[in-house]
Amino acid sequence: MKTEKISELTTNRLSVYLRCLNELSEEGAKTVSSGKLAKRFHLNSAQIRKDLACFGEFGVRGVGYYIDDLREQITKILGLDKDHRVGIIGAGRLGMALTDYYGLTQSNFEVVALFDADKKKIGSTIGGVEVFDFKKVKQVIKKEKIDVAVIAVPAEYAQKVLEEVSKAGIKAVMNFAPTPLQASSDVKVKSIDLTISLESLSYFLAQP
Amino acid sequence: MKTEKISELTTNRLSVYLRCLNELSEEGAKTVSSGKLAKRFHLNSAQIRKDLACFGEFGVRGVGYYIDDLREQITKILGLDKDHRVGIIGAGRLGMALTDYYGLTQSNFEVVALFDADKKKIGSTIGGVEVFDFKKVKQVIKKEKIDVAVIAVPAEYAQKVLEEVSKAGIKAVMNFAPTPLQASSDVKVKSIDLTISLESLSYFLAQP
DNA sequence: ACCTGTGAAATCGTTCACAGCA
DNA sequence: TGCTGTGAACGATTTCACAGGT
Repeated sequence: MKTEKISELTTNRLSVYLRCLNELSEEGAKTVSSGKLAKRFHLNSAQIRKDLACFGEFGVRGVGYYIDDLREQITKILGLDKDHRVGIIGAGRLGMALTDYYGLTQSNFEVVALFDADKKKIGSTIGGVEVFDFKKVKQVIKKEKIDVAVIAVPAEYAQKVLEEVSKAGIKAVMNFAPTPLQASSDVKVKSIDLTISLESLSYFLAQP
Repeated sequence: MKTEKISELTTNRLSVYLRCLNELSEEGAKTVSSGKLAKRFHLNSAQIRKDLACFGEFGVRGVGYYIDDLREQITKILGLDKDHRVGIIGAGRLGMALTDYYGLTQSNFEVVALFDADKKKIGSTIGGVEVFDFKKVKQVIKKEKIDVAVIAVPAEYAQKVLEEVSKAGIKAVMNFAPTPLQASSDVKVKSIDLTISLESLSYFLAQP
């Protein structure tokens, strides 16, 4: 068991392992070895063992891992045994699509509020979720106990939005605006930049 | 000038540099040093120089880089001097949102077709883009000269979709389905996995 | 025989520090 | 003096390889 800082690469992979285990569990398997997991899901077995070893000794030598037990452990490690309440800032197409996306997915993330500055949108509901005035973001976050914010506004407003939700006590933010954001160190920002991804594909296509 | 393989991290940063240069250019600046760029956009100056050095010697000692010249160079390197035609598979909320997103963004990526298996959707248009029967994906890709595919279908269909578009000659794929995909080595797949990102935020929130 | 957990080695990426040019 | 381009140092991550447990 490592006590060092856990890399984000490791936590990302934990998500992947959990998915793999869910699949195996549905097939009725009881145990699995890191080698089998690696082969089937195209991972590296040493890496699986190392990642898991950061959090404890979950395996049994000669046997492997008990699937349901390991699922439970990873669920706890990732904090997926607790529900999260999500607020999406920006009720444009992307915000709406994300609202629906998480509405459909059965997960422990629930979208409970949308925010926008556009008077025409405020008060309407999308997939059962109300659109609030962004000016009221702080009070709604408190009232609805929102703990995850999703930024789906144009790039030029993103930093301002981040500052407002931070002031309201949000510690976890997912950013879709194509711009880097400055956050204080106790706020975690994950950025998903579609432009960078597309341009990276373009680079690949441009190679001779 | 390096002749080694270029890391994806480098090409991703090239996108970022290009954005920064566009911003500076709009402000009327003519030249910029790696140090200035680094300070202003919170990057590392040595890394900027190293990244650029992979592709040539674009700078002038004692001066820095000529902004418009460097913009042109990076544009060429990333293949952004050529237009790309995008087909989105899956005309659900996400596919629709992405269609609009790229429709609004003025870029060299144009969404020219949507695909779905749902008879009710086939034939309709979203933001001026027609929804085609997925069975016709190969012929539409050829006819419309589509070179980038976006997978926005449920996870269980994603691998099948990838195989079909690969057969149609697509070499660049952006995948939004929360599942890893197997592609032949001449096809570039970029996956954006919202579930992994959210679960990683959940891990952060779960830390004491 | 099989499999975990883990040091050691290899690989990959970032940052430093400076020679050399304008 | 100011700045680039780059070898060298450093740090992070992945993979190997094997001791040790079942």
